[in-house]
Amino acid sequence: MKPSLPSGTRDFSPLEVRKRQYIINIIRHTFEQFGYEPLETPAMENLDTLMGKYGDEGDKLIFKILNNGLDNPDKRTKAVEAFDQVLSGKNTKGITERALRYDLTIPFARYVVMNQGKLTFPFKRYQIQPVWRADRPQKGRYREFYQCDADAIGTTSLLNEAELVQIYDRAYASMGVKVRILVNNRKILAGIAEVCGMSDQFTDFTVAIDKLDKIGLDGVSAELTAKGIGEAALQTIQSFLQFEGDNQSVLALLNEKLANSEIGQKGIAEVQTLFNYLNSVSLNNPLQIDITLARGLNYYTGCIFEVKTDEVKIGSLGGGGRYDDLTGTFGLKGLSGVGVSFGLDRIYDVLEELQLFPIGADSMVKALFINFGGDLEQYAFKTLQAFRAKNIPAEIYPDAAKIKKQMDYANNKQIPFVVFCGETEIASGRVSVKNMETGEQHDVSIEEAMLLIG
RNA sequence: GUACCCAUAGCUCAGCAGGUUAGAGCAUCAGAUUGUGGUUCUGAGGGCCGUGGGUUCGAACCCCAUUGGGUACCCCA
Repeated sequence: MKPSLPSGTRDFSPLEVRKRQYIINIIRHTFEQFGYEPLETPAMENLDTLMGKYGDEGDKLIFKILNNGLDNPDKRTKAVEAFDQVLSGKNTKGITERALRYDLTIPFARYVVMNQGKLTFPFKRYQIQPVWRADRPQKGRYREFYQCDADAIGTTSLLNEAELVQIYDRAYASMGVKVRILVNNRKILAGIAEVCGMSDQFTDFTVAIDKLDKIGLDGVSAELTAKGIGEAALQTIQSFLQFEGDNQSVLALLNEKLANSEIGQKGIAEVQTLFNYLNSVSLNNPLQIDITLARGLNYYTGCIFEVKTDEVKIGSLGGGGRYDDLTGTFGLKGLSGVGVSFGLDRIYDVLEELQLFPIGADSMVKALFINFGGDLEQYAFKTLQAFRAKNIPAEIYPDAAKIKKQMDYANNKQIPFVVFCGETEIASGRVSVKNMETGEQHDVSIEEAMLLIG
């Protein structure tokens, strides 16, 4: 059979894995610097845990796992009934009761509720694991991809928001990517919707204005009109969308226009507090208020974030925000959380395009011991142990193949040194070390060889 | 869920308006070089041209279906 991969999934070559680990290490390190602790949850969850948490669209994109034992003759009637239900669009435990993790936030909420007695709040965790979505794959979109999330739960303090902004700032600075960190607040959006008389269609409203940079002012206006917005309200929104100015003047404008919106005022105050906290720290990247920023997930209730770069044409490199009642659906009310996510795959693409990876195709292995077979093989194998004892990564070619083939192997793996232990070397108790880049070869003692290579 | 594009060697592709044994580069293997690589040269292996049907004297090429891949929209990271 011809081997193939399910669409939307990828293999990662040794070089790709090393590059991905480079990114992950920076993100992990940054999270840990701010007191976030690692958490891992299973690849699969009970379907109940996930359904209904991501909206109707999201539910459709959850990968469901078929139950085992459906072919059991005793359960045939039940299975057929259940399948009929599935065909009419209903999920039923008779066919599937487990699903692949769709994101890391809901499993995190589930974990918090299950372990509430053991956890110390505020609980700050980070999680770097793959998630799966039954989406149509396309550029920059996969069916299996990694999320790198950090969330703090059980604290309403805006200090968390401030630190999460710092986390973004430091992580991207460490990678050498210039970004803009965009901030908005769902309460401000609610306030705008309120003064425009669109509170009842809040979701439509946010979805439309979120597309500003994609479809332009006319496109947004058309979409809002289609949703039944009034002429006066449309003009109000347009005046917001067209406004340009620094953060403080945006806040001033909002303050004025949303003077009569209680919720809008709350949102403005939150953003103002966030900025006040960040006044005392220096950021590498600009933090900008963007009132068109809406974020798709409807569970956000406070500040929301998005990270963008202007250096590469690509979607957002991360996002996040505050959700007041994430654990409520699992029966634990009143826990507020806030978190951010890094888009590993897109970051990879950006670093690749900007050539910002400090690691190349060079091997981890420093030396290849040529295998001459027989007793000579034994001697090379023994000598090799001394290198590893000194923490010098080295390997011996496992077969007594032609020298050319062994050298080719070293070249292909970009191993910088080749060590010869042949008759003459054994006799003198020394080895020959060849630098594969310059071609120079030296007859040295084993100690000298290790100094040279390590 | 909707729309469009693509499918030929392990990989990237070529294949003139349907016409004899379907080609190239890279990769692989062997030799020039029996303990010294990256360059070069020579040679070899490798394809029912995604699958099934149709049109035709004749199909990699045209038509239909099917499967797989890609891209855009919806949505999203």
